[in-house]
Amino acid sequence: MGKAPKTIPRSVIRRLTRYLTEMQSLEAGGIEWVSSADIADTLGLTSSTVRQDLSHLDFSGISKRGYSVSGLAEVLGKVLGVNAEWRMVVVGAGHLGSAIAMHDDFSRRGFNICGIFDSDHSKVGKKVGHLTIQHAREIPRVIKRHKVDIGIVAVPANAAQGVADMLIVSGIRGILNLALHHIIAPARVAVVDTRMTTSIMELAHAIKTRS
Amino acid sequence: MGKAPKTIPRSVIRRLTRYLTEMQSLEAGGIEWVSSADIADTLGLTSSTVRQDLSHLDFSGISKRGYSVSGLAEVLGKVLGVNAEWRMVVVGAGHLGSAIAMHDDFSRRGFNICGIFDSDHSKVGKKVGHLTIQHAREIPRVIKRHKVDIGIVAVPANAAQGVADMLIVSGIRGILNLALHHIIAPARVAVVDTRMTTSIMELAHAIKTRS
DNA sequence: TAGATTGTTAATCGATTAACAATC
DNA sequence: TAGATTGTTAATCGATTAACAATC
Repeated sequence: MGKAPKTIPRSVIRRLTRYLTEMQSLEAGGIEWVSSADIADTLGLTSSTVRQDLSHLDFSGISKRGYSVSGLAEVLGKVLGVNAEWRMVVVGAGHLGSAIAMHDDFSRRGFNICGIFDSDHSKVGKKVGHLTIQHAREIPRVIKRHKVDIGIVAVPANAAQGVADMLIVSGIRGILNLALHHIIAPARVAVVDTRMTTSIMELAHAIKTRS
Repeated sequence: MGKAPKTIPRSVIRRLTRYLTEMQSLEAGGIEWVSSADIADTLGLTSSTVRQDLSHLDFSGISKRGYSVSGLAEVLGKVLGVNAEWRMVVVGAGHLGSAIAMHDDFSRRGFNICGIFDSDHSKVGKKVGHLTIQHAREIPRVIKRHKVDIGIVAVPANAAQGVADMLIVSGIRGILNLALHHIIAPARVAVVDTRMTTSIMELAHAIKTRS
């Protein structure tokens, strides 16, 4: 029957992604069992947090042995949706956008990039890995045609919302926002931000405070 | 005299970085005053959160007018340490590391990249922008000589801790970790993580759950 | 068996939101 | 002045940690 599929808090989901990559690396190393204390140590958490987090899953550990690495990897993959294949496009073919399009960490995990766009005509037609840069006006056509799930926004701050709107009207389901600007989207579209520039500022503050 | 310099929670610091970039963009647009409600709307927060956050600063708004954009920008910059000049190096000259080294968002804000390293001999000597890729074994020398503050780790997961250790023994003060692996560092070294791959997984989950 | 480790409940801690008097 | 907006206190909400009985 399985456990009631209650919604899992976002704070927990974020750690689940880390548990998954950890399980995959343990699996590659031939480790079969892992305890909550092991996971906590490697990831800088407490064992209590780990057990609390894993209790959201329809999966049980075994007293005295811990959790099956492969079992946990599978359940985590299923919950996170990482077992599926996802289609993504990158908008913005600058340094960062191009690097992402070539980043093989993604495709290796089922996140396939099937298009890269820029509004700069001089870039259109150039190659980024095996992809050809297309003009931003092609976004709606490509998204609909290839049923693209995720759009990665890697454009200057002032262009971010415009690009997002284009993605949204074309039927995108999720946006990874790398731009230095908040994106407003309807509830049916998921948005996740990652900004290196704000992280660097956070780091600057931490350093300043520490010494 | 100013307000007692109590330590500001990390959750607040993270939003302060966003307020700062917002202030800079308003300033560029010639806007002089902004209310907590304005800020909240643009950034997807509540005005209550914004006021609560700003109350940590030694800076006051004015009833009926709001906050001075330039005043707030200055105070935020000072608190975050963004008014200073910072020296950074990038470790890992793959697609991502190279893109970061060329990313002008950083240098424009006083975060100056003064070196890029790789352990692959075939990459050493090649140019990335105006920088020349150096061998990873040069890290300690460069960090000490140029008093580098921040190291950006953009290497494969299994190399991350090794690179971090090198940075740490060389006297680095902060690490931005882009690798898919937790970094363990002594308390005097600040570590901030940003991982696109885990963000993408979080997004996959959000999409799956939403529909 | 004895002891290690889970799963879960309860306690603590921290962060966000609501509310409103003060004030410009 | 009247009304908009701050600054702050108190209430709520959520996340983390502690503790321990259950169990393999």
